[in-house]
Amino acid sequence: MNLPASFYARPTLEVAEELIGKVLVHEVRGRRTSGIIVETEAYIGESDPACHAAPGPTKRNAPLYGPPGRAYVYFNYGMHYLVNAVTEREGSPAAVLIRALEPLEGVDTMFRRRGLKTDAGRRFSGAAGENRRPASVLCSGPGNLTKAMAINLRQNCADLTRSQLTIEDRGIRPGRLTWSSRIGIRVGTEQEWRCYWSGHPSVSGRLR
DNA sequence: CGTTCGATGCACT
DNA sequence: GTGCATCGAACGT
Repeated sequence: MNLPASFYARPTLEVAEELIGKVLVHEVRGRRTSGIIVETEAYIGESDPACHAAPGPTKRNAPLYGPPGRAYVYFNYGMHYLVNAVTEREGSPAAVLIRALEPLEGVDTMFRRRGLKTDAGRRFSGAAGENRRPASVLCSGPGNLTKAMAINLRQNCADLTRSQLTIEDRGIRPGRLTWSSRIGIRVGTEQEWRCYWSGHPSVSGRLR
């Protein structure tokens, strides 16, 4: 069942923690892909220098100032889309970046969209250059998961409680959680606002 | 193992 | 013109 808007209308760190174990679902042309959220990051307010709201309201960051429970999608580094869930309340710009998923449904579709070959049920053993990967890393990293799930600017501002892009509670109980500093930013690194499922193979980066 | 660096487009100053 | 909430190949050790 879909998470209600009230789930998102809370302090962002709470939402970042409780999104671990929930399921991100995207349905496009009747094709469904989904994955268990295993890694998130919180971006909180204009006083957070790493948050896109730091410069104040702009055309790009407008969704952050809108109601909670919507998607904030943006294009980064000329080639990646990143997806967030807007939190808190209208006029209070904050969001949770979804950084990694454990693939659940539509794994074949994810392989195709990533341009990778399936490992045919085997463990990762492909030679370099063969583009073989284990399914567990299909959605490791914020740019990888949007590519695997075909999330782009058309999903910006989508209502996560009732649209093609939703987050569901399927009663999955995550393992131990760890907080660390956020990845890939140059300012605001002192805050430990990255939350991940410890030891999960789909978590991005080196430290799992 | 580790680190560096190029690809690539757009919002913002 | 500058700088990204990235990724992965190509190096160095």
